[in-house]
Amino acid sequence: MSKRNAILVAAASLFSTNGFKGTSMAELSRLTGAAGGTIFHHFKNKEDLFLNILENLKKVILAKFESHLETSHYNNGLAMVEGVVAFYLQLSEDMGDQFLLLHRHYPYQMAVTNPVCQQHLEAIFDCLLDIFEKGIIAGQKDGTVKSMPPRQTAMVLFAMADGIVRLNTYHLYNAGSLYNDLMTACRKILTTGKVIR
Amino acid sequence: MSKRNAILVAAASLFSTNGFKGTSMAELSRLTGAAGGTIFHHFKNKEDLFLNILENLKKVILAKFESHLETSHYNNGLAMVEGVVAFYLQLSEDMGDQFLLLHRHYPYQMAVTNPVCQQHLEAIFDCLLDIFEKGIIAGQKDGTVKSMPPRQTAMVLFAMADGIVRLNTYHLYNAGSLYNDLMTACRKILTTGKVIR
DNA sequence: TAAAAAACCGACCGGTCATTCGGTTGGTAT
DNA sequence: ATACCAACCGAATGACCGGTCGGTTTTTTA
Repeated sequence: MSKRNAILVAAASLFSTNGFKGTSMAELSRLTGAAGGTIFHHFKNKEDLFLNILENLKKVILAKFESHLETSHYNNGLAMVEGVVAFYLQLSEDMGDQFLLLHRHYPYQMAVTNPVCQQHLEAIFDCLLDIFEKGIIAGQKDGTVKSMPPRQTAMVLFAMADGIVRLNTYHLYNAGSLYNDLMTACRKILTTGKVIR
Repeated sequence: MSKRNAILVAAASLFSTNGFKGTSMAELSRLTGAAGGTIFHHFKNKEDLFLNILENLKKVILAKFESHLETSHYNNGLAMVEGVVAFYLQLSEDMGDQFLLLHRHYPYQMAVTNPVCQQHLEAIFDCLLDIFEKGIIAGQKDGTVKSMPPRQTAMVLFAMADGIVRLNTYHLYNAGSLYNDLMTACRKILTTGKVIR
């Protein structure tokens, strides 16, 4: 593996577990065997390094969901939404380290002043919400999802799923045991209400 | 206001907006007019200062919910849960700064090694979940909430409400406009399912 | 194979960090 | 008046931080 890649991998882990300020270039240097100067040869500064990592993460997440949609074939819209929620939970477990980056506060703080950061984060959230919304709209067409504002409902579902993932991250409760309850809640939200006319 | 109090107030704001590592004692000294040594006279180190702030926050949140329950009288369990969710949203808006502290990652990281920190966080979450659960159980007794595991449902509802608050904090979407959708989802979750026998 | 470019090194820099410490102040009990 | 103590001060300290730079090695190009 090239030094540049080693730096990216190690830095992603450090940023996730220790935060931006909590990650020192010296530690990164130690961990990768790359000299201090080498890091700054590949990335112009710490923030630039972070943005590269965030961009990679964005690409990975988008690709994961794209391939998931390609390989999964749902019978109806409701099944699709439920499948995507389940996939989100599974992914957040498989990529625990990397998801932690998105559950920290500093990326969103950086996004306030850094438009590139803002773009990456928006791309990730838009992708997720679009998929949720797509399933809801499909469900409303085939009659498996009742009438409700698709985008807003997508946000509520996402907030719920992501909230469960966070409960897990905090180590305060075991969210894994909440899987069934989450899916039940999902279904109740989608299948209750007025029929689409 | 005593110097000690001034330090606590200013530090709470700094920790919330800049994080633990992002807050410097020098800046805190400048902001409060207290000399560097004075801060360390009142608090044995930075972490101790943070724990004092977290303890205060715990007391405030617990008191807010206690007084809310005392002054509000709900007709049934469902109304109680909905009222508490609404109150949580309102509170997170009114105390935006202080809630931000709980939405950062470092308190939960500190909790891993610091049992005092762990206790404060658990007390806050337990308090919130207990209230949700209490409403659900009451609703199941009076027939306004269907049959479902109370504790798990409380967690799902909390995850949903807190997820919406976070969406707002991230400035990516306006969660205020999701208020109605959240309350609708809440009601759907609680009022769908089997009747209690 | 020679020249150009890219990767890499590690000592070094100025600045900031949390924390310490010896000393001053102002109030309070004896 | 004296002794005491907690609140307060600010200069000093050593560790650490992100980032720079001149030079060496490795790879690519022609």
